[in-house]
Amino acid sequence: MMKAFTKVMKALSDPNRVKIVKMLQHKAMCVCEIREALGISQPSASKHLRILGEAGLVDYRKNGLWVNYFLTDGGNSPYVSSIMGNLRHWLEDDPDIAELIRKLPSIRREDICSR
Amino acid sequence: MMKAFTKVMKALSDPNRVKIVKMLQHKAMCVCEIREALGISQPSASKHLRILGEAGLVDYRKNGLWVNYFLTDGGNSPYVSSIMGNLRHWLEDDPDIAELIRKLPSIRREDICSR
DNA sequence: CTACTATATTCCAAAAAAAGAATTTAATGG
DNA sequence: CCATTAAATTCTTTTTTTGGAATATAGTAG
Repeated sequence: MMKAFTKVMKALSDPNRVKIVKMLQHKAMCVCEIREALGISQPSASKHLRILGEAGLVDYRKNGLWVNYFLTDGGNSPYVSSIMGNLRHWLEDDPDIAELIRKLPSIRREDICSR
Repeated sequence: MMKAFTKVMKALSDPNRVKIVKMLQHKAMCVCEIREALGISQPSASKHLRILGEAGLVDYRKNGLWVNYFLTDGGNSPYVSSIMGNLRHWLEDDPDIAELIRKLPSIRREDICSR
């Protein structure tokens, strides 16, 4: 209850995790794409995704070696569904977010992985 | 922008701070009342209030030696007004919150301070 | 089975957050 | 000015969080 709420708040209290959420609003992404987009290490990206997952904000589906992360609909949590709804328009004007979304199309796993 | 948002999220990622917000929904409170209600030290209460204040969730008005803290209407922040609106009904059923609110009337500065 | 690769986990160091004791500040009353 | 008191700040310790290097896991291809 309280814990579920603070978990969502904590998940969204880190800029990189908020950026991940904003990117996932545009397309499902694998870890290496997220890692590349944010300029962080692979373990770091992986851990951020775990925190977002445990808060109920994202889920994933495995596809071969890739793991596709996507936003949940927040179906079973009023906190998640409300905040995620708002986050669809919040921060759209943030310069970092705007830049991140702008270059999103150029970040494709085929170009990034296997290196 | 991003920073303002994560500040609000971080402010609400701590259970004691969420409890403070829930209490302030019922009445404005001074530091010693909050300290007593949560069973924490005076400096700790004071610091939590500062964090809530810097996030734009609470404000205060001095009244003699007392400092009365109250919730803002979140007027200049969409994040604050939205979340604070939701928090009026969220967590009402949380056992800790319910208990805290139940004993709120018995916490009065006249009985607490000057000790 | 072996080689390869995307992701997860472990481990460790650095940074940030939290808590209380002690101190300082600010408002009041004499 | 002095004493008193509520709250803020400082200081220090403990805990939590973050980030990356190294390692382990799991899926795929041969």
